[in-house]
Amino acid sequence: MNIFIDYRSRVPIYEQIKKEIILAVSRGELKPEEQLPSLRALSAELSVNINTIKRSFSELEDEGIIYSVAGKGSFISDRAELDSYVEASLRSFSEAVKNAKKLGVDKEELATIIFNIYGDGSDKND
Amino acid sequence: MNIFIDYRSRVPIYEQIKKEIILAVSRGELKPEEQLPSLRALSAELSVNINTIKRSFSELEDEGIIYSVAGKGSFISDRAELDSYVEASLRSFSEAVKNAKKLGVDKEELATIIFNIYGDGSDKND
DNA sequence: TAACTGTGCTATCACAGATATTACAGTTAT
DNA sequence: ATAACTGTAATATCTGTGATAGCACAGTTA
Repeated sequence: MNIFIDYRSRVPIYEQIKKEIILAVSRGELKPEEQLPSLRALSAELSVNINTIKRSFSELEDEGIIYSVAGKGSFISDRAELDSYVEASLRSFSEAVKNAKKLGVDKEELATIIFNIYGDGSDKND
Repeated sequence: MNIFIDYRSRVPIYEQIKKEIILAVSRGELKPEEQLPSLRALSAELSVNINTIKRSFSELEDEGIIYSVAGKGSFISDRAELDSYVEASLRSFSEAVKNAKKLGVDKEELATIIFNIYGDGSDKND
């Protein structure tokens, strides 16, 4: 599943897992109806307690990203809507911009950072 | 001191206080050698325990923003360097940009947000 | 001396995250 | 039916952190 947990982060593990899955769906790596690893398998793979995995999955289910069936497994939802995550991302982006502005950062500096991360228009990543 | 605490926020109170003071210094509202409210005064004004205020001040002192003298009070440091805070702000900005990119947000959309927050070049705030 | 300052320490409480364990119920293949 | 998987649920425990309360002590100032 290519999920990396940063134990030093203040972000809870269950949220890190949620985010990784959401991003995988966003990238198209996880497609609708595709089966996720079982709770116990992911628990073993990540060395994270099954209850923590369960929490991630339960919240993702509440948010309509996945659905789970007892006895079968967990699957990517047919129409996994990511709009709310994009909105949340834009909100935190806005907060970051406001904070930088308050600290006197020039807007051109922010533009440059975006330019560097997105690339010059070609297909470079990260 | 014009410090507003959001008790619903997940950001600890002592960090909110730190941030407010740092931003006040950044805005020039708090000038070098200017005295801060006493621990007990701020504690009473904000209805926050003195230990919590103390933690904010201690960390700010560790970070070179303020200095405290027993019996006298706490003061803005002579050369309060905010560079590390600007760097931290830019780091979190970068994270926000990367996250938005991963979610497929167009870079022009981010540029628009910056444009709206910074204004069109005139002097509007927030 | 009195009234302020900051400092230090201990103790307590509440909450959240994470873990461990056990048990139960649904699905699938043999 | 059985075995081996799935998810679900509940309880208990441990831990770290944030926040509070209270006390004592030391430096400063008028």
